Amino acid sequence: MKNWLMKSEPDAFSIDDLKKAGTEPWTGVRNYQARNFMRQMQPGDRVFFYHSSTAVPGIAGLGTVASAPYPDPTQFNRKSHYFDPKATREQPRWDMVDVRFERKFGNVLALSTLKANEDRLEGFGVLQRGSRLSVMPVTTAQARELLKMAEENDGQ
DNA sequence: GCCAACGTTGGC
DNA sequence: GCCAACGTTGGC
Repeated sequence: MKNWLMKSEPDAFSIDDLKKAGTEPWTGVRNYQARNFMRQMQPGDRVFFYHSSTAVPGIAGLGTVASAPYPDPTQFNRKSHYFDPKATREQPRWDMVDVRFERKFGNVLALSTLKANEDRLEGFGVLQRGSRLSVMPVTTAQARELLKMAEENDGQ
């Protein structure tokens, strides 16, 4: 099982929205590096759900990859904001997975907390300079620390 | 709203 | 292939 971090702006789609939806198709990723990571995903992989562009950015909870990668249908939809005129059904450009809600942290594991514990998270993507990727791999060691930090952060 | 960092586009 | 211009991301 691999671990991943996926970003979302909570104004657009939050951990609460994922909880309500149960499972959500993760449409709209239009960055090749992020797409390539999604292509490596397998059902059962763990997802750290990150809230970006918000008052308290950070990891809000956990999800699970709930499908194999498949073509993002919004790339074919002229009316979609994510329409890509260069994509065809024969040769899709953009892939995605479904993500299922797992649990919401009691408290958001804030970016400021992650930064304060940088020594426990060597090489963690979110803390790398200039990192803007919306989908990133998380190592097993980082995942273990993040889960521990989430527990500490929730006062357990 | 600002701005640094980065990706993409397109002229040459 | 270079690189300026432009667009986007995302913290602050």
